[in-house]
Amino acid sequence: MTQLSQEQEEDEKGKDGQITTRVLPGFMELLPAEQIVFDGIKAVIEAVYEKYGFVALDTPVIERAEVLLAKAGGETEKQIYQFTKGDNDLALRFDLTVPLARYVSEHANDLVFPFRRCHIGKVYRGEKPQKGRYREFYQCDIDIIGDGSLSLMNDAEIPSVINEVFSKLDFGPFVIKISNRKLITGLLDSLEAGNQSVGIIQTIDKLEKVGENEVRGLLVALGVPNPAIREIFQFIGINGTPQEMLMALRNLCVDNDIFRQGVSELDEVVCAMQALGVPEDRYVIDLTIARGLDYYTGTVYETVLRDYPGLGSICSGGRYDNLAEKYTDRKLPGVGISIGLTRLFSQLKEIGLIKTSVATPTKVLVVPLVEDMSMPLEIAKRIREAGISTEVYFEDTKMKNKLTYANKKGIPFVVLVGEDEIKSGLFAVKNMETGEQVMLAKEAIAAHINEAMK
RNA sequence: GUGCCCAUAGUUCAGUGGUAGAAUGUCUGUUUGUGGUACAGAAGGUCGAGGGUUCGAUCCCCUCUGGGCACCCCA
Repeated sequence: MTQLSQEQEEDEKGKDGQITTRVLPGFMELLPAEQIVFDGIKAVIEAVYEKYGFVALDTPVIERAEVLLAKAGGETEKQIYQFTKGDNDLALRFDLTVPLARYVSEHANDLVFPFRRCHIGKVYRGEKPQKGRYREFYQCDIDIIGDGSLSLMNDAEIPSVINEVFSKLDFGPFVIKISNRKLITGLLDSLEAGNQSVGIIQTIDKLEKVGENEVRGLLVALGVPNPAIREIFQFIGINGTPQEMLMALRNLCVDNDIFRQGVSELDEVVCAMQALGVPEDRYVIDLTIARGLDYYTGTVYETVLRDYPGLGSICSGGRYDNLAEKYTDRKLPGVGISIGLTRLFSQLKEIGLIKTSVATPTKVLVVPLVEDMSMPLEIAKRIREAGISTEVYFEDTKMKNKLTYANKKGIPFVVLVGEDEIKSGLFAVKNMETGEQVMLAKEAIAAHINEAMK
């Protein structure tokens, strides 16, 4: 796609020779009213992250291609946007975790461990766009990175953060699914199916989507022997409260150290979650979540909205043993999650859970009805000095259009500045919602509006 | 990469082998310093591009382009 042919170039242009203005597929852009809601959600997420002590960092969108490709393979590698500029092989970041690995490796000597940071930023994937899949999208990540080791308590704190984020966002009831990857790894080891574990885990991950029979068939196709399949289904069939499930896992008598370690880790994490006050109806142990990504090694999380299970996981993550093995000899274990904000927003919008109201931060529109702008400007300055977002409608048009402007953008107050007002020193302050209008001296306007907005 | 759908006004969509309509949005008026409601009116389309069949194609056929969806994988 380096050169457009003459024909294609003409196709790109409209009938007036103008360049087509359609946004690229897979890229989301919003109208003002939507953007305000989007930014509000982003702000809630970031505020909760910071409340747990995560510092908000940013890294470049572009990295050296070798950095981003170091860990990638297969699908991931194909989806990385890559390009050259001069002699440099560059790429757009595919997620926020790989740049984190580079960042931590580079600055390891200057960081304080355990290192916790949050990162809300855009990432890029060159794949075919479809429902809920974007080429450019926001991820909202938190990660805690330890130097050499990292307490399991961090694994318990993550669900507490998730709980608080989605409680505050108020998209309805949700449930955090939690498991530990050592369970399935250990089980498969004990069944001597360890060499196929990646395929088996990915298959189990599909359980909810395709159903039990299909999964059984896929496992058979993978060449898993029947007794092993029976054990696997016995394992993932365990259900109940976290306590019941932990009991059942112990009773499974899987003779494998990794498995036993998984059970005790999960136990410890669940206990700590209780101490952190994560409500019992907000989380559940789900042995079928395994997270396809193979770099998770311990605790794993997925979060779903109870009323909209079809959206899939809206927040996923887990524990990984070594973040940056490709970049440093230091062992850096970590735990983290990511919220796919762009997907979440677009899907919530589709099911009508996103309610837009205003299309501007403006609270007051100063409407001059005279030619001399000095009084309108002075009034706007006074209101702004009180910290209230204010604009002045400068265009020479009819009164009706000026009020319509305020109306359409959802500006709640209008101050009319006409000859009568200037003469009397009392200005009409109109509440656009109620239609009420009061006459006030210019010094009193800001205080009145602040009072009315409470 | 594989498969399936779709393409008509700014938007969402009807529709017919004789070159098009609704809703909504936009603008104007009823209302020359008072918006939201109502009523009236206007603007807005080479019916995605190219070719074929036909007296005639927006409609039927082919190709291309663009878009959507599913698989794969993932947020």
